[in-house]
Amino acid sequence: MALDDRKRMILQAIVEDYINTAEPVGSRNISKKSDINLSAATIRNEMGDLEEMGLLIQPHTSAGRVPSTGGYRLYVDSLMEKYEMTAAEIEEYKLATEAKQQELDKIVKDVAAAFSGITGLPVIGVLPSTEAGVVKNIKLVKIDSDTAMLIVSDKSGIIKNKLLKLKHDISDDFADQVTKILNESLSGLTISQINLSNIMEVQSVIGKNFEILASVMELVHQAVSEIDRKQIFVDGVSNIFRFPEYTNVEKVKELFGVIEDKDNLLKIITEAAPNTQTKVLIGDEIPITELKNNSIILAPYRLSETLTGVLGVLGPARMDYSKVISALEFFTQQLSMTLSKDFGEKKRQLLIEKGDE
Amino acid sequence: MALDDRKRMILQAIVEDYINTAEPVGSRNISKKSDINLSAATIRNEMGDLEEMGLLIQPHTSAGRVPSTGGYRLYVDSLMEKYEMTAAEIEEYKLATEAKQQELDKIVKDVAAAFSGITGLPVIGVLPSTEAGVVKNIKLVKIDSDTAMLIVSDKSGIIKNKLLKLKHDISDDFADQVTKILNESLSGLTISQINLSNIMEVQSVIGKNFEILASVMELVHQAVSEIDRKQIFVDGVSNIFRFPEYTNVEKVKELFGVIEDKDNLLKIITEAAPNTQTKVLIGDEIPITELKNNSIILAPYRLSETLTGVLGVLGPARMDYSKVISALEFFTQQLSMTLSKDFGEKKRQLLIEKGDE
DNA sequence: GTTAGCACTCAACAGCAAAGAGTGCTAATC
DNA sequence: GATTAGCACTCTTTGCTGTTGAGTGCTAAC
Repeated sequence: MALDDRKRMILQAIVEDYINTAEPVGSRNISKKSDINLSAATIRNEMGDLEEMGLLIQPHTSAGRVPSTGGYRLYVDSLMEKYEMTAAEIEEYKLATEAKQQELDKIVKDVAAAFSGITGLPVIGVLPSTEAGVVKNIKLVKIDSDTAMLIVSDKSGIIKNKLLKLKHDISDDFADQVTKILNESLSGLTISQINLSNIMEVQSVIGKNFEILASVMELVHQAVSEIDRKQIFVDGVSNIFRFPEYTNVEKVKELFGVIEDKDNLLKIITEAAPNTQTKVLIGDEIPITELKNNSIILAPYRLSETLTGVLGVLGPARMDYSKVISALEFFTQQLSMTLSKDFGEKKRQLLIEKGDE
Repeated sequence: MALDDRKRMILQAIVEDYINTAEPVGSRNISKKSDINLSAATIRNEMGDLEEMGLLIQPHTSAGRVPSTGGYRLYVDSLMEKYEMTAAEIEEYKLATEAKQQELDKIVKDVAAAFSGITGLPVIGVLPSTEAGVVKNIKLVKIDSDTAMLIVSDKSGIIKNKLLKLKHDISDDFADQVTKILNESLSGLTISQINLSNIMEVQSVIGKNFEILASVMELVHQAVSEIDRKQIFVDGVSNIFRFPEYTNVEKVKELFGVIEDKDNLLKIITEAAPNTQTKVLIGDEIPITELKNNSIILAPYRLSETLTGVLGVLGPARMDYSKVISALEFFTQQLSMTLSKDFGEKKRQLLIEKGDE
């Protein structure tokens, strides 16, 4: 059966009506729409066809129709119109994405929280894995007789730090010395390239204080590998209470179960995560059965060529894709601008050069 | 009316039955208990009396009775027996409270998460406000051309750090110099005593680079005041789904509303927070109307004489007070031991000395 | 090809009766 | 005088029933 323009138009009307009302859509309802001049009976025939094509689902005989995953997919891919943000929205979003913090993690989390507030949906964020970061500077700072801090900064401006519990007391000078050696041999490597063997190599450079150095280096290695860890966070979850699909506690519980299993969520998101484009996962396209009635929209933000993170939303499949996608892309773009310093400037320059051609 | 032993015994039986079953307790039910040899009719008379005394509530005429806030209060204050932990539990709790992290925040959060897992209840934690901490060491470390890190450690071992976005490039030497000056004039003060004027005083010590120094000091002041901020966190909230009192979404929503209003929660907890003893807030003793059917149990953990934090649980008023209190006290004790280094040692020494008398 | 009309389906809702848990009171019993 | 058996009464819970209404699919007319 062919999907002609009329069918597409009807499908679009059904999806949009369902997004607004959360109620199965009946033929009369669509027939009454000003831009569709067809009787309910005709619409009914078309709806029957659309159901046969797997784009609509009828919850029960005497109910209207609801979009299937396929229906939403078609809508998102080719029916939906791009949402044009109003000037007021742009102003609001700009204000919301202004960084009020210094640290990468906090900037991202702040922006994510603001995004959740604006869309009224739970948000998911993945902080850039630093493994791809290129070490610019490593510093070991003595703090206390048994404590030191390792500070690693990368080319794109990420700064991570980690406390080390020392087994021996060290002097400030010793820390400076270690700092110098670490920098000489590790800067320029990506963080994932730093492993115990090249840390230990460092060690052989100086012979004295071998034991102490060895234990410090062991700790440095540990710290670096912990710094490397990917992180996922979720915010604004209680937004789901706004939705009629969550008036049942069982559903809420299910969702919380999924959200609390951070490891699995991180795995799914990482696998699905887009490189450049926004990605929409609808219903059972999400490999978590509990989320078969939900959708996830993800978009990347970039700090540099290699360093990227992900921002996204999670909500009922019945969501305002067009508006949410616009907002998400605006937010990730702003976030990239805020976070990528060197990279961002380079890119802007490139754009200008291209514009000059 | 006098509260004789028999009434106390019956009240205890009712509270404990209700804690277990979550169902209003009837007279027959209590009469059947092996240690109470009274007919249902007698129990009924006593229950009538207990209700008149405001210790029990009857949801409706044909239902059993439920403890009132006052009933729980009496139970907690004088009926409940102290729960003796089994050896296996002690073992389990010890394992759960072992610190796997370095940083104060993470240790506390880890222990709190473990506590939530063990009690099956949402936990509340307040990190020690550092304002009472005595500055031991301040360090300004240059990281990048426009970034420096301020690291403040206090006598009891808390280490906090904060990034500063610099307006001028500074040298490592300059940072060292600032570090030296800061230490000379600020160490020994409590963090709350550090204010702009005594930071600025520092500034006048050296005349050169005045402008740069001024802007750095301004940032240092900002960083210190942010370091000072009290923090509250909540974990394991989805545990509430286990309770029949949360089968209604409205209730869940209400609870989430309360939990998400961190500022208010912090205020309430801080006001109620115990100095040394465990504190139990039951039902409408909590100044948040939405929590009138809940209880909060709080216990302090200590890093030093002045530095304390709070760990607690939040759950339905119908909770196993005896067991939860035992566990909470064990957890906060372990946490204090882990966190208080100097203080802990001193205290232990004192105990030993006293033991020698 | 489109539409009016109509029989049919099914969830949702209100009303009602029966069941069951528990009470308070009275009168008998220890 | 305290305790208890017995009984009428109350009120929620549950299950059943009929009604309503939204929506469909099909047929026949336009």
